[in-house]
Amino acid sequence: MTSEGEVLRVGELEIRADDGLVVAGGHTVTLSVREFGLLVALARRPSRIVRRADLFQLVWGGPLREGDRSIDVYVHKLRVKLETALPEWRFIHTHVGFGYRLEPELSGTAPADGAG
Amino acid sequence: MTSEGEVLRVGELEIRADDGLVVAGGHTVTLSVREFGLLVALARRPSRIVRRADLFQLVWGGPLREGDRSIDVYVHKLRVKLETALPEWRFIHTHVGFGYRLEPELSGTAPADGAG
DNA sequence: GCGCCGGTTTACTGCTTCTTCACGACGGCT
DNA sequence: AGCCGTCGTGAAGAAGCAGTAAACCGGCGC
Repeated sequence: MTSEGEVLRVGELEIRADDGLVVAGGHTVTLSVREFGLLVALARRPSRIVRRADLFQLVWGGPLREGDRSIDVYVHKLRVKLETALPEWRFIHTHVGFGYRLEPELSGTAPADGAG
Repeated sequence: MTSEGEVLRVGELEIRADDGLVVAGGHTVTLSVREFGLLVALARRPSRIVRRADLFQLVWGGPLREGDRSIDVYVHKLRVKLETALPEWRFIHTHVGFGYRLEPELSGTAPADGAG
C-alpha cells in the first residue's frame, strides 16, 4: 500500500505525479489541476528548456493557438505558489523565445549564471 | 492477547478499523457505517490525496457513477462530527479536481501553504 | 401503521478554477 | 529613438466543482 507511484524531486520539491500532490519542505502545496500539470511537465525535463508548444500539448492536450497566453498566466500562478512555499528558491526560469526551464536556484544570491 | 487489530492514528484520532470505533482525545465518536468506511479509507493513506473514484470504490464497493454526490455528503457529515469532537483541528482537506487528503491541521492557523 | 435511523438523491448556493483581456516592461532591430 | 514581438501581471467574466440542507426511501422496532 505504500507504493508511491511516480515521484519527481526537484530541489526541495517532492512531486507525486500520480497523486496530484506536491510537498515542499514538509508542507503540502495545494495546486490546481492546470498548475500541477504544468509543474509535472516541467519536472519531467529538469534543467532543460521545454518549449511553450510542448508544454501546452502536454498540459492542455492540444496545439497551442496563436495568441494564447494561458501558459504565461499559469507559470505566474505556479511561481507565486512555489515562492510562497519556498521563498529562498526560484524554480521556473524563462528563456525568451524558447520556453521555460525548471531548476532550483537560490534567489537573492547572485547565481553563477554567466556572471563573471 | 493485546492484539488490537488494525489501529490507525491520525493526530488525536484513534481509529480501530476492525472494531468500527473512533476515539478522539479520550472521547468516543459515533459514526455510521459509511462515515466510518470513509474515514478508514482516508486514514490508510494519510497525508496523501485519495481520488474520489478510489474512495468510492473502497467504501461503496463499485465504480463512481457520474453525478453521484454521496462522497461529498459523507465528507460533510464526517467533518461535522470530527469538528464537534475536536474543534481545534481540521482533518479532511479538499483538493479540487483531485480528491481529499486526511491530515491533522490546526484550524485558524494558516500553514505555509501556497494554496489560496 | 408510525416514527426513527441511516443511506441516497436532489436542489440551491458559493467558491475555485480557467480563460481571456488589458496594460506595461524588456530587449532586439531598424 | 521608435517600433515590434515576447513575457509579466492584475483583473473580470464564465464555467466547473464542492459545501450544505433537505427531501426521499427502505428497514426495524413499537
